[in-house]
Amino acid sequence: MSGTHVLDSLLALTQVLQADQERELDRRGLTVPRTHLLWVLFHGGPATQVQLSEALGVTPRHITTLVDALDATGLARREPHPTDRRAVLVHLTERGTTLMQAMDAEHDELGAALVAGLDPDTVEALTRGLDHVRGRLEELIAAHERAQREREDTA
Amino acid sequence: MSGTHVLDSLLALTQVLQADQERELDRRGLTVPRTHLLWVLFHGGPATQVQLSEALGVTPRHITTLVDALDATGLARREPHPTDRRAVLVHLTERGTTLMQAMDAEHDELGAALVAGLDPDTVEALTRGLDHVRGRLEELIAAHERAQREREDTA
DNA sequence: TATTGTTATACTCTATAACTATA
DNA sequence: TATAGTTATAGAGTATAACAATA
Repeated sequence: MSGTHVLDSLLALTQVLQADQERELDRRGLTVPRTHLLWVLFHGGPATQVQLSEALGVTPRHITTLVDALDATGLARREPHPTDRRAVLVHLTERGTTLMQAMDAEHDELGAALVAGLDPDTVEALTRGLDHVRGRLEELIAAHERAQREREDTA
Repeated sequence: MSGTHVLDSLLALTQVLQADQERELDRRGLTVPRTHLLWVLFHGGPATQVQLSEALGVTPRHITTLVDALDATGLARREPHPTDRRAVLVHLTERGTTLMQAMDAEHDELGAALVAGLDPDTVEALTRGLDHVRGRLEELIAAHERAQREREDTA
């Protein structure tokens, strides 16, 4: 039963965290997928749309739409690929870079603020607990998928 | 710096948890908002659409769409409100009830499986840590909103 | 006059399929 | 022939505004 308590605490926290994130993005006129794309460019440098589609796990078609929106708001731009005339390189504008730097800083501040008032040992234990739970979840998912595949092979 | 680690562990876990949830819902032909609506009916009993819109935090118009979809898949139905002829009461069908019972059981199983291998003290500490972090986050949000309002009042 | 739900319209996320230009 | 990106189309989440029926 205490297992359910951990999961419920986790889901409750997740929900608050997400609502906060959406508010912050909204304030800046951003959406989650658009920000994710900006983040990939910020940490990985200019990329083709196919590369972006792999990084975000969405279709190339959807990347077209996302880049269109980021271009319209002046956060990213397409430029011709230097060697492949079919492709484009998407890169952050100066405004896009500044924005991502600000968001990165906010992320660090939030991380620090969330554990204020906890002693280092507790923080350490919390991180380890979370990683343990994530490991367990990934194992469960893998086992689940294996079972699924075997069922399909039998049928 | 270790604050950021907690936040990052948390976000990583959140992402895996969410991906898993979406896969499970997809397997059953459900979506997150529709499931949320079913959950509200399961735990709160029949409700008018206005009540549902308050519970889910979406517009009454959107509830119309969600209930249409759940009606089409036989999970919920509209019935006339006994005393208010403007309103309808949305209720789960038998299939909807059975589905929610199954999902509730799966939730409990998952909660137990996630902490398998951790000793009770660690589980206890983890729950307390998560609740502490959520409390901190809610304080931060409240303070942020207070500051926002003051800024608006000044302007 | 206020409330319940719906029609009309629009934006965003997301997908598949068909197509163009280039490799 | 395969790959990069776009046009066309569609379903789902979400919103606002205008409107009907009823309170």
